[in-house]
Formats: sequence, structure tokens, C-alpha cells
Amino acid sequence: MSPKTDCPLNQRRESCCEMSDGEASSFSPPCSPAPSLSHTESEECPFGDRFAFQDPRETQRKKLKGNRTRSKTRNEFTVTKQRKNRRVKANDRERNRMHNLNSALDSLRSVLPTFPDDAKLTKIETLRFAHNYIWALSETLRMADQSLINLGHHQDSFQNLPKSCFMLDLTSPSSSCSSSSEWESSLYSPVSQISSPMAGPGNEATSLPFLRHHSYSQFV
DNA sequence: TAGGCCATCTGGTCCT
DNA sequence: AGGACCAGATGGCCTA
Repeated sequence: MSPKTDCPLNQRRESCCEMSDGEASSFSPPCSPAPSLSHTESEECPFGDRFAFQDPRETQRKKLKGNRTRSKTRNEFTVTKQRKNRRVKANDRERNRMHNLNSALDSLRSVLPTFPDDAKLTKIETLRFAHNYIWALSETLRMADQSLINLGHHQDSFQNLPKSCFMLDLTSPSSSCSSSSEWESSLYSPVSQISSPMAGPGNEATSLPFLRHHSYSQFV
């Protein structure tokens, strides 16, 4: 789903932004949630008398009466135009920023172990999944290290090590799970949303969703 | 049809 | 002053 390019709303907004100031002053975009721009312009429209009949004498009188009003109007016009221009540029940057953010999220998705036919992870799911996955990987490393340390003390325990210590393939969920849902629910189960894996080894029973499903015994 | 997710706009704040 | 970041608002799309 990518409504960012073909969304009619966006197209309308784009066209609103591309409008000349004269047009914008007489048109209030139906799509704009924040009417600040059009509101300001309709109230202080620099072209308020643009289409009125111009009496040369009246014009002369106005000239004599004072350039101050005229320049003030022009100044307001310039300020409004400048403000609008800044807004458009800021919107553009913000859009870009969000696109970059989404690209990063896509990169993250691509390295997470999911089944191809699975629905695309949502943003929040991706973050939670990645969080748990990283934690599971580091936990695996830690346990492997622990086993090697023990190996130094008890040479004969080498034979007792589960084969999985040397065969762990966390990038391949199918190696141990019968279904994608089982694999994924283990990685971003609601448990992990409540208790952080950083909570420490004390509450492994509840905060290790990955290992609950992928205990070493399963790999042997 | 309600609710979830998403993209975009917007104004505010902070930083350079 | 201008850019980056953020959070709220809004509206569209999709699905149960």
C-alpha cells in the first residue's frame, strides 16, 4: 500500500501548493485540515481590489495619500508568500524525512526472519520484532559462550553439548517451527511488550518469548 | 461499519 | 534564519 503518490488527496494538496498566489487567495482548498494559509490570505488578500474598476484619478489620489499603505500591503504580501514558501519547503523536507525513516524500516524488515507469504510487518511490529530478535541472538551467544567456558572446566562435557550449539540458524525459522505464526508469535508476543528482555535473567520464564519456544531441547 | 495503519500537513521547539 | 525532529490532527485505505 502506498497512497503517497497516487492519493487523490495528495494530488489535490500538491495542486493547491502549485497554485499561484492570486488563485490561492480566491480558493480555499477543501483538503487542507489547517486552514491557516487560506484564512490569512482571504482576510488579508493583497489582491483584494485587484479586479475592481480602477479610476485613474482614484489611483492618483491613493498614490498621493500615501505609499505607506501600499508598501505595507506589499510587505504583508511578501511575508505571506515567504511564509507559505517556507511551509511548502518544510512539508517537502518532512515528507523526505518520513520516506527515509520508512526506508530504514524496510531495511530492518528485510533482515528479520519472516516467511515470504506473510503480511508485511507493521512499523510497530517491526520494531518489537527486531528488539526481541536482537535480544534472542545475543542471548544465544551468551549461552554459547557459557557452554564454552564450562567446556574449559569439564572437558568431558563437550559430548554433552547439544548439537544445536553448533547448528543454530536463527535466520531460518523453519528449522524449528512448524508454522510462521508460531515463529513470529514467539518473537513479538505480547509478553515482550510488557516486560523488557533487559529485565535481566531473573524473570526469564516470562521475558524470554523466543527461548520459550526455541529452547535448546527443541534443537536436539 | 468500526478500528487499525498509514501518509501527509502543520505548528512548536531545539539546534546549528 | 533555516533545518531537524516531534507530536497532534486529518483523511484515505483495508480488513474483520
